[in-house]
This record gives sequence, C-alpha cells and structure tokens, in this order.
Amino acid sequence: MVMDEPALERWIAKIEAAELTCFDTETTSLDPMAAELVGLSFCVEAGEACYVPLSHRYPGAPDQLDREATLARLKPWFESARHRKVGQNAKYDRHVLANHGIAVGGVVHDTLLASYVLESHQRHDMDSLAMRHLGVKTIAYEEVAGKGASSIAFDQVSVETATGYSAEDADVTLQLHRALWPRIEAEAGLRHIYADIEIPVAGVLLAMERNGVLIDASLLATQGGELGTKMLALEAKVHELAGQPFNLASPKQLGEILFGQLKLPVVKKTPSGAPSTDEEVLEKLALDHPLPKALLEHRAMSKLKSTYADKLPRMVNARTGRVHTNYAQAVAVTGRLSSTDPNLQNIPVRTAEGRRIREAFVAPPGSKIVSADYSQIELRIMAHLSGDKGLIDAFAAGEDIHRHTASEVFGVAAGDVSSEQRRYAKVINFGLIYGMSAFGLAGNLGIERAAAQSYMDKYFQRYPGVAAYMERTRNEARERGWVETVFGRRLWLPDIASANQARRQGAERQAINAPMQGTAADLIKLAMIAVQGWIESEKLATKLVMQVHDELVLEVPEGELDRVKPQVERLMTGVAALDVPLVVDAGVGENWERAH
DNA sequence: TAAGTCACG
DNA sequence: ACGTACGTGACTTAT
Repeated sequence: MVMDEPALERWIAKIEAAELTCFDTETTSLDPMAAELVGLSFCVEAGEACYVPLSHRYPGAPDQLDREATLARLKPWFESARHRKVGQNAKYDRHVLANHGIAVGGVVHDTLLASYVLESHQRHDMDSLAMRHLGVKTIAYEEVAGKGASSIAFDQVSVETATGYSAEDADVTLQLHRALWPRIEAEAGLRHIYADIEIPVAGVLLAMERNGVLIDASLLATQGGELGTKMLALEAKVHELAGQPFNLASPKQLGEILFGQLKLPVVKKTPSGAPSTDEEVLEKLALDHPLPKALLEHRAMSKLKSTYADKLPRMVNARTGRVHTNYAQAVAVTGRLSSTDPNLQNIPVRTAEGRRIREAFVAPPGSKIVSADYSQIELRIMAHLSGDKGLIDAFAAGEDIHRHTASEVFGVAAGDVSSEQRRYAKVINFGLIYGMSAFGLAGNLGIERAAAQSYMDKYFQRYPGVAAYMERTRNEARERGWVETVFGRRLWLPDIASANQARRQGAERQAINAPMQGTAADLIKLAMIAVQGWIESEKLATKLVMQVHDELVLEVPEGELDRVKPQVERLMTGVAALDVPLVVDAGVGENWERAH
C-alpha cells in the first residue's frame, strides 16, 4: 500500500528499471469515457505488487497521495514507449488515464488479447484466466464492491480491501502474461495475429472510441415523434382487429390473440415450445388475416424508435457532445469485433425507414463522412482459400459474381441471367459462406429440398475447387480440432467430435464459415492499423469513427478529402495480396446514409 | 435472468 | 428420427 512520496518513489524506481511492468487501474465507473481514477496498481515481479490509493472517499478514509500530483509524476513513465507495459484489457485503463490527460504508450502485451488469440472460444475475464492457467482463485470484483443495487463504487471500498484486490490483479496479470506469451511466441501464425494485428489494433480502437461520432439528436427526436404517432395508429388498428386491447410487445399475449382468439394456425414453435410469432410466421399469417401485417409494421416502428431514435441521443457524452461506442476485441470467436453501449454495428440499412436513422450520423460543419467498404469480401476469400479457378477468374475479370454463379448453375449465358436467377444465386452464395445444407437453402428460397439439392450439386460441379475445399476443411477440422485464417488466426471447434449429431454438424458449419469470416476480420484490422498509422504520420485531422465488419467510416475535413478518400481505398485494397483482387467501394456525404 | 424478437455483416 | 446457414447486441416481457 503506497501512502506517501518516499514509497511512491521506491516503486517508480522499480518500474523505471523493469523490463516489463504490469499496471491496472481502479475507477468509479465501467463506462470508460466517464471513469475516474480511484487507484493504481503495479507489479514487476511475480508475487510482489503495490496499490496506490488516490481518491478513496468514505468516512474515516486515510490521507492518500494527491491524485493530480501523483499522475503528473507518473506521466512521463506512462507515456514512454520505452517503458514496456502489460495489462488485462489495457484499452480500458488507457481510456481512464486519457481521461486524466495521459496518453499511455508502450503497451506491448495484453493478457485479454493473448487469451483470445490462443483460445477465442473460452472466457477471458481475469478470474477465469487465473483459474485456468495458474490454478489460482482470485478475489472477485463482487467480493469487494458487491453487486446489483447494493453494490458500492470502488472509491467507497476501504483502502485495505482495495489493496488486496488490486495488487493481486496486477500480480496475477503479470503471471498470466508469463504463462500465455510463450505459447503464442512459439507459433509463428499466432504470434503474427497477436503482435501485428491484435496489439496494434487495440490502440486504433482506443482512438476510434475516443473520437466518437457526431449525432444529430434533433433529427432523431423528430423521427421518434413521427414513429410514435404511426405506432399509436397501428396499435389502435391492431386492437380493433383483435376485438380487444392487449400489449403488442408481449409475444405471449399476441399468441393468445392469434392462435386462441383468431384460431390462426401455429406455423412453428419457439425453442421453449410456445407458438412462435416471429417475422417469418407473421408474414405467412398475413396472407389470411390483416392483423399480422399491421403488427409487423408496428414492430418495425417500435424497434426503430426504442433502439435507435430514442436511445442514441441519450448516449451522447455530455463532455464531448458525441457518441462513444465500446469495441469489444475478445468477444466474437471468429476474430470479428463487436460493438456495445451503443452497438453501432447494427444501425438499420435494409429498409427505407430504417436508413433514415443513418441520416443522423453526421459530420461537423466543414467536414464530411467517408464510408469505405470491401466488396464481396467473404466470397473473395472463399475463392482465395479454395483456389477454385472459375471463381478466381470471375473475380479477376471484375464480373458480377452473383450473375456469374447464376450463369453457371442455371446454364445460361451471363447476359441472359434473369433477375430471379441472380437472386437465387445470391442466396446460394451466402449459403455457401455459412456452410449451408440443402434443407437450409430450401427454407431460405422457399423451394423444395430436392430442388435446393440439385442447385447445390450443380454449383459444386461447376466450382469443383470449392467442393474440394469444403471437404478438406471439414476433414482438417475433425483431425486437428481447429481451423485457421489466411493470416494464422486459430479457431477451435470443441464440438467437432461431439457424439451429438446436431452439435457436430453445427461445428462443421462453423469450420466452413470461420476461416472466411475470420480472414475478413484480419484484413479489416490490418487496414485499420494502416489507415490510422497513415493519419497519424501525416498529422491529419481526419478521424476514424466506426468499423462495421467490412466497412470503415471516417470523419474528414473538406480540405483533406482529396487525399483521404483515395488513400483509404489504396490502403484497404493493398493490405494483403490474395489470389483475387480486393475491391473497395467508397462514398462521401454529409451523413452516413449519403456516404453510401 | 431467460426468452423472444429483430437490428447488422 | 432429428435438426438444419455463420457471427453479434439491445429491447421488451415475464418470472
């Protein structure tokens, strides 16, 4: 427990001399942009760590080192790239220190990312890691701060309790690093993914999260009002059709109306056995009764209003006036990112009403939104991985790939492909990426299973390289228990040898899908590192503001547009040389919708 | 907290 | 006979 300046100086001497230091922060909030520092812990040697309480506030709390003075003293060490650091999810701690004006440098390791690279399908929280890799049961956060309504903020925790907890975290994190890093270092592919992709991209995500994105809250308020009015009318109409009022948002009450009152047929059941009222079911029922259609419209409006129009303005940070999402780097097993609080990776786009939400993602005066997305990225990766000549040639020639597939599967000249044939081919192509079955394809196209099977047979006849690749991938997954991306990301499939057929087949579909989805994730992460590196080296005011799996969104001052747009395209397409060209479509607009 | 539903790539 | 396309996160109801 570091309570005075001499003790602090003794620890500063240790961390300045150390080859690698683990550090951890304790804070007032889980929201990284709002969190304030309560204390710091450090560890340079297993079994020996310190806690520096800075702003514990409770009746009888001891005098602590002055927070701002201590941070000023530590700032050069934190900002130095020469002083190498490790953390557990250091992106969070870097946010906290950035909130106090410190730009942490030299974070060369992160145990969250190490665990993710080694076994993305496992849990990566520190308590789980400590148990799994060290056989140690650590003090849980809940044990010191409680949980739920009765929990207390960390600054209310006694400095004694906090010291045991926080110093242990720093110690255990360093020990975890020593257990995990050698396993990564020993495998060239894993080392590449960790050192050249995950560690650097964490810094890019930190910058993007802090950049935030500007939202036109008044536009969303207008839209929310309009949606509310439409919902009221639809609700009245549905109640009228039902002959009684009920809660439209309750699947249980809706089921009683549809299947009890109106005696409409049960199309399918939910996993728990209740009659389903999902979109597919309501579309079917809509052929026989007007109520389901009105309800579908109500659901669409309700989703837009509550999840987007009403919620996004509430997520605007009071200090910055912008929305700051959190990108989770160790959640999706395939290597993708996920986005939370708010999720900016599921903003509507498929319907005209939904797309209006995107009009509220704006650039400030004098700037524009640039959106750049990879075209058909996963199909291109399938062509590369399979080496299928027909597919590679089609991409090399810059052909419309769905038209090409339709021409092969239906045996007509590319120029004679009908729009329905192209639509079928598009569904087939998506299905391939997901490791589809004839059953799944049939359901999706609304055709007989035998017909779906014949399309698939035809496809694999025309693209034999793809058929061979899929077979090879399934076999490899069974033999090794894992598959990998082009760049060496390893994806484990614990269910691949399951005695349960459904689980095993599920794992086989994952084996097909994961290398494609995972390689796409690797590519865009490499592109993000290249783009952010270029922005910084050129000292541009352009900001990366969002990533949506195959798309990067930037906020670009008008004076930088002529340089940024073509260079982002170049960096994204040039990030790797696959056996097919990478193609990027980029657009500019005053908002996200117009940039598409 | 689970279940159902629906938004995205 | 069974189950059936991959990966996510948020909101609402019900318990």
